[in-house]
Amino acid sequence: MAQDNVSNNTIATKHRGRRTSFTEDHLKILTDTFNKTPYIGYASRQRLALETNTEEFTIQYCFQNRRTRHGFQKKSEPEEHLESSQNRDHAEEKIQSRNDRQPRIKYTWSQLHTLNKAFIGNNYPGRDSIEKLAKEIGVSESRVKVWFQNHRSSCCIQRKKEANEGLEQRQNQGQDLCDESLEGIEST
DNA sequence: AGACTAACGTAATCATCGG
DNA sequence: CCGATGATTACGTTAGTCT
Repeated sequence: MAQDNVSNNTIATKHRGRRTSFTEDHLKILTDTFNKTPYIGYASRQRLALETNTEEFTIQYCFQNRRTRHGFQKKSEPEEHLESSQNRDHAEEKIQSRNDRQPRIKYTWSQLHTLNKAFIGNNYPGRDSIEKLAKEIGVSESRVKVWFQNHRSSCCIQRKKEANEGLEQRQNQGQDLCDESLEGIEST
């Protein structure tokens, strides 16, 4: 479902670059850490990235995928149905990891200007573009990825909002204008 | 207090790599 | 070729900052 838009929209995903292949030692470090704490904060991600000679975002993918594949916190299952003692521990870890978030960036006007310009050109930048942008504005690639994620999302919400407002206006104005106003909604 | 938005969560899926 | 799993997405939530 989520992928419908994506496949229509982008070629960027066709160029995912090389996938990381962890050595046995690194895999052991990751597995041990995951078994102890499936939810880790920013500091731990950075430390693990250093230890395994990868990027902080790679560690994030690794833990995200493991949580999903180990059946952590399935939406369909209420928490009390999971193994209780383990689950309580993970809840604490989750809170702990939340308290250890990456510090929030305050983008400058010129950084935002650069990001917006790039976004207008391409909503789904590939690796090279992300790398270039990150260098240009002086933040990490993962922050650029997150900015694009959030920006796509907020643009989508904005469009829906505008479409709804247009609909309300039309309803207020009466039914006769039906055909013309439809075009207006689609162009915004 | 509420709006805005960076950071982060899950679930679904794509794509690459090794057997 | 196929299974395992790293990488990416949409969408929802949490929390910091500003007005």
